[in-house]
Amino acid sequence: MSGPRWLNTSEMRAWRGLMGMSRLLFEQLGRELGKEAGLSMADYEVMVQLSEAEGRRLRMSDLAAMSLLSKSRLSHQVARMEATGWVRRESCPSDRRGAFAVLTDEGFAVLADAAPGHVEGVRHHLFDLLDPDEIEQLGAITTKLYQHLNTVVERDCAAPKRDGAVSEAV
Amino acid sequence: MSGPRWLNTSEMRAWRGLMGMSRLLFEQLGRELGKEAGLSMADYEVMVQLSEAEGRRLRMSDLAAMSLLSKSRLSHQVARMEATGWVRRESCPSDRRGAFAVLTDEGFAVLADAAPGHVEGVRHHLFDLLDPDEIEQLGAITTKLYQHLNTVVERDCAAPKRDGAVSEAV
DNA sequence: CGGAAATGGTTGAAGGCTAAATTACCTCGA
DNA sequence: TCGAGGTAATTTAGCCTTCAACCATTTCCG
Repeated sequence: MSGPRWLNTSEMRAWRGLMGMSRLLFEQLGRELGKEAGLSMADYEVMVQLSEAEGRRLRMSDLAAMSLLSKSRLSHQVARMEATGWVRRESCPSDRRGAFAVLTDEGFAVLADAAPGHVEGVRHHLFDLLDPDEIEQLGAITTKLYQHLNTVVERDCAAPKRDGAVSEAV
Repeated sequence: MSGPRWLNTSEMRAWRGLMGMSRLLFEQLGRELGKEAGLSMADYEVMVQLSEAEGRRLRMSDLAAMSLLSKSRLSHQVARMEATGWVRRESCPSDRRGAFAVLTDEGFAVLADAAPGHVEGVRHHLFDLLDPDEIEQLGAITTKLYQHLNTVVERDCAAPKRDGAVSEAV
């Protein structure tokens, strides 16, 4: 039994930095978005995905995957957004289990209004502080890690099912 | 009025990468911690801070600052941990408003049990995928951003008070 | 065909998080 | 010494998230 391989100084700096930085960054951006446009990061993310999609509509599953939300969470999220009028549900003709989430004109307008300020925030708290090299490095590192994690999460959350029932034994 | 400065390709890659990566990373580590040791990332973080402190105890405010939790959230958090027996509260003799959170022996044992697996997870999902240069870069970038954000958050959350009442006008 | 299993999506309950209000105490200055 | 204002921490209420159970439909396959 070899003891656990603890983090060295360089690793510890990266770990603490990453943890603190991402926590504060997303909290801060969320706060600003809430104050300036009255929406949450989840609202924003969902609307962005819809706005970029063909016909401003996506199947719930696809939208969930793109926004990195669980199906359940997306369902609640869309329910709230439907209540405020930013999104509408439509049933899918080809698969009667399915549902589309559609961005309404009102939703699009809200997004268009919020976007410039949000991008400014991202610049102000992130890119304005980094030089082009650092942005490249950050992109390379995070993309690589992201891809790895995607496969891990898929494996981990598909066997024990992210939602849905568990099939007992073989 | 110049239009908003949208993100260029490099920036967009870094932004999407950072967002996706950090979401998945912390979710995954949290899931593993929950499965393997029965505790949340917040539990873990709080216990680490306490375990490293003089006498395994910290004032609630200091603990909140170190763990990047709001006072309110920490109060709830510690209440739960007290109920499970991992932490105990002690009142502060020198300032009777104050309270210490103290890591119990049981809490320390739970942490000691959880730590090796958690560190393995951090290695497996993060450092094993990066070479030393990249770890250096990540550390440099995140530390710089973290420091900036700390000042921003302090400013933003101290004027409109993170808790407490607002003093009207001058 | 017909039934088992898988898929798409929703629901409800339980618990966590946030913001605002509250309690209790300390500090400073007139 | 008194009171105004600040600080430490908790509490309450409302919203959000998660987990597990559920319904409806489709697909797979003997």
